[in-house]
Amino acid sequence: AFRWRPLGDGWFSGVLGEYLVHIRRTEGGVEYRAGGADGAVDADLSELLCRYFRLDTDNISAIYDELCGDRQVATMIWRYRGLRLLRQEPWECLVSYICSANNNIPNINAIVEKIAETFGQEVQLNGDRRHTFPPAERLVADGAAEENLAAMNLGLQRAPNIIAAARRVVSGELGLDEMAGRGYDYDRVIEELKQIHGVGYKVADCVALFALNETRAFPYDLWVHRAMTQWYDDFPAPKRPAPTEREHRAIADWAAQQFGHFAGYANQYLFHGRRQEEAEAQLPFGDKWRGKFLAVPKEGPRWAALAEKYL
DNA sequence: TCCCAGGGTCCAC
DNA sequence: GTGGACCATGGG
Repeated sequence: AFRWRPLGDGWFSGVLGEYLVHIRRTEGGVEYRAGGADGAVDADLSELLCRYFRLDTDNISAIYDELCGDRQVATMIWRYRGLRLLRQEPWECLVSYICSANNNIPNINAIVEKIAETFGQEVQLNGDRRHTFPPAERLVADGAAEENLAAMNLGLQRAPNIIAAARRVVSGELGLDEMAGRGYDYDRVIEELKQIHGVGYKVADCVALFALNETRAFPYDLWVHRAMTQWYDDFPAPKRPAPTEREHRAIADWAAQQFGHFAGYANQYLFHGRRQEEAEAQLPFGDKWRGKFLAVPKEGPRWAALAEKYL
């Protein structure tokens, strides 16, 4: 997800649907505040948050039990226990990952935020001002909206691809919300998503996994490619980081065989583990580490000082 | 100045 | 079906 910002002191700021949410962990739970167009609102978001964090359907202990048969994933679960898949909003997720192609995470964050700022509704909370993510209808409401989006220098045909996707959503040709329900198996979801210009296997897998309840999807990006080729001898590695259709099939089958129905959870632990390993390798506390720091630090005063300064 | 980023499309073989 | 060029932008 590309719209969470650290606020310090353990708090994070994000926009969920109509609400600006501030949330942080407490002992044995979380605490949160919500804001709307006119500032703080006294709304019970427990249902929304349970949905978003997949607390409603995914029994994390059962998932761990199933995945810990794999030694590498077991190690990552031990290190990063608590890392969860989210259930994001399909439209925002689709647009975000259309923007992710051949792009880096900070820049994707900036692009998605910019789209929200330009077309979304302002929501605020305790001086924090953010914007809701615009529905597809908003982006094709008039010619001006399309021109504005096209003028935002998103690069790589992203703007026209987003507009084209929005048109298909508005026309009903692309029923993203229906695809999250029954009647769609994994193969059909991927097939439908790939009809969209700018959506290949990787983007389709991300949307399927992060928004459409397809927990067996196994998005294959650069970091997962590095993880799999380095950590698994019997993995059917593609020649290039971007698999062909045949290779994608082989990878999906292997992942289903190796990890089962929750392959997507294994994917995220491997993704995070490989990125984290890279980040820590760059951390001999010189000047070079700045900006390479990718996740929550270890314990210790030195780490705490770094976190205080840069997170 | 060069390289890389949570890839995808197009087109010649 | 596959391998390559090309895509556009920002940061290191």
